[in-house]
Amino acid sequence: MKLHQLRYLHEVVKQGLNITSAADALYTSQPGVSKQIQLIEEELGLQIFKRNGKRLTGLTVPGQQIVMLADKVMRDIENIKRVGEEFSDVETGTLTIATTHTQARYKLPAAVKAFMTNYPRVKLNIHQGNPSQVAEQVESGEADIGIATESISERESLLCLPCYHWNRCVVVPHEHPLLQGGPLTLEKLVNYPLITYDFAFTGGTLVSKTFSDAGLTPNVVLTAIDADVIKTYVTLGLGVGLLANMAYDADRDTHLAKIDVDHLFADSTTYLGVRKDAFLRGYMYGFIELIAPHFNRAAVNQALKIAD
Amino acid sequence: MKLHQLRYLHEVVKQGLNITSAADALYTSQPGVSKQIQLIEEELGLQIFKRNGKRLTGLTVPGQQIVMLADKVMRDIENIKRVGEEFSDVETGTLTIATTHTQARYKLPAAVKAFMTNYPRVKLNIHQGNPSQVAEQVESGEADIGIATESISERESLLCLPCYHWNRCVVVPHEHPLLQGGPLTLEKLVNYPLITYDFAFTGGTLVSKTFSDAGLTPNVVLTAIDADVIKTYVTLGLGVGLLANMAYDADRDTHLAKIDVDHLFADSTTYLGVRKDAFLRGYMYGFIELIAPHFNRAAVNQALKIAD
DNA sequence: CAACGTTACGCTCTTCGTAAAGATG
DNA sequence: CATCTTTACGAAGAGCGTAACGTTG
Repeated sequence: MKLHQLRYLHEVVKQGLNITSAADALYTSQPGVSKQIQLIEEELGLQIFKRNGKRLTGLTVPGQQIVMLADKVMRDIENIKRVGEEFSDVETGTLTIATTHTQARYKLPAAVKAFMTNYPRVKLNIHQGNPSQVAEQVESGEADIGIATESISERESLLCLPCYHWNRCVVVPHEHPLLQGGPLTLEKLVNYPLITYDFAFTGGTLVSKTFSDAGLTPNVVLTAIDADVIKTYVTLGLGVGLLANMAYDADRDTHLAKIDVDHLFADSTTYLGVRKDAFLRGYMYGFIELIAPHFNRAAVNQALKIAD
Repeated sequence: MKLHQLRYLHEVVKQGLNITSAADALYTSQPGVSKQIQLIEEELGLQIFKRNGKRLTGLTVPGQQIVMLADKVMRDIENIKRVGEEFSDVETGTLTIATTHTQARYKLPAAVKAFMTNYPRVKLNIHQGNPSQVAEQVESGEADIGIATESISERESLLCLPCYHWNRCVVVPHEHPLLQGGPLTLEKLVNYPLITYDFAFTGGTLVSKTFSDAGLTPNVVLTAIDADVIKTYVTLGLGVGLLANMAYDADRDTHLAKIDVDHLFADSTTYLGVRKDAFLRGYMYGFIELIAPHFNRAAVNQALKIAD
């Protein structure tokens, strides 16, 4: 058995059982991939893929287990390489952060700036996506660290560290009726068209739960992944914006008024997630500490150990 | 990076940093191993081994982590092969049990006989050793299943399932003074030379703790790993035997008298241990169920899942 | 017939084993 | 000087890419 064969296997599955595109992704020839798949099936004495004639149509039962194990092997190989990089050249490498727009735009800039100063030779990537995409990227190893509020803390394979708490605010154009008539209530809010994050109402998240617990159905007219987009449409008078407190900038958003809603929604916690089985480079610990100063290297290691 | 290189690495460490004996163990040439070690060190850009000139004297800090990960990879490769064997030929394979003499001699025979009938094409090995050797063999993958009372349940990497409870008995020659004068007490027992298992007094096990809690020091004159050896010396009048209840056979041990000591020592539990990260062959589930009927395949899988 | 997978074949690069040389204690 | 590791080199083998062929929908 060869590591190459496991890598090929992984890529074929990842590419939706398409050998040709797997070969492309691996920068090698298609017959080579085909051959190696055959060889490993022969060595193991079973079919990993279900086939219809020559087409791959699915994974067999043992195939599923083998692919799972192959993935595990490849993550560990990845970890070995990282150990190598870590010790041969401590300050060089790549850090990929997966996060949501709000975090990337309003919370990370300070940490990123400090990080780039501290580790000038580390290449930094920021992947943006909705919370479940963030979690998936960390799980699959595409990203080293994920930062998000929803869903990341539900993944078994991830260690999640609480970073900070935050709440939401409502933004409206100046002279909007909601600015008068005393404190805002959920009942008042549902009378107006709502513009908010597109994932705020998927899968029983805190916002949707708050409304439904109160027996109310908000009128969500527009959703976006992006606080700036939401604010833009609010400015155009298309509705009332509901977004993270930190996304309102009094200096810049002069054409919008902010209404606190801390009393309507419970605080949310933003988590930072890493794979439990990943080897963390020194600078990754550095980044984590920049975002969540209470998690220094020792604290993270302890959490990893306990979670293991 | 090649799987071969990781295997070589593992074996060199296992052979006490001796490349020559590693090469022997791997049935390959010594320069080949040497070369591959160099290659992987070069690829990772660091030294895995500390060297004094040409001699290997230890592992570097990154080396330790790399060896750890390499071991993990090799276990998963092993699991992949097992999946292959399991599905290509369900009833063929090897089962290696590590256990103590007492279990092998008095508890396993029934299960082993049934197993060999149910799975005639599976080759069965029984490794004997003291409880910590049993645990080590399972941890290292030399044995698939370990059965022992002490120490096996303390290993982090093993899943331990309780099999059955048992207690001890004292055996003496007929007409021994202990047979008269009412129920046996610890105080009486320490007046006589004691012959028992060699691991019964290592590392705070139940027997030694019972004596020390009572403020007594038994006079252990002879220890053995083997109940039959203990009984032999008791027959010779060299002392009083303390051994597992099941090791006394009224039909065969006619020259020895048995005294129950259930009231002196707490029950012990015999555990069955498997690696948490091992893929279990179908017949392994079968063997487990033969020994511990309450652990059928589903129950074991559930325990593995929870432990994970 | 377009997309995809397999077979065939020659080329290159890697690995392995033997033999010999260099270090270590 | 016995043990152990590294270097050197020729032979065997494995993987890769191109080209051609066979299937599937």
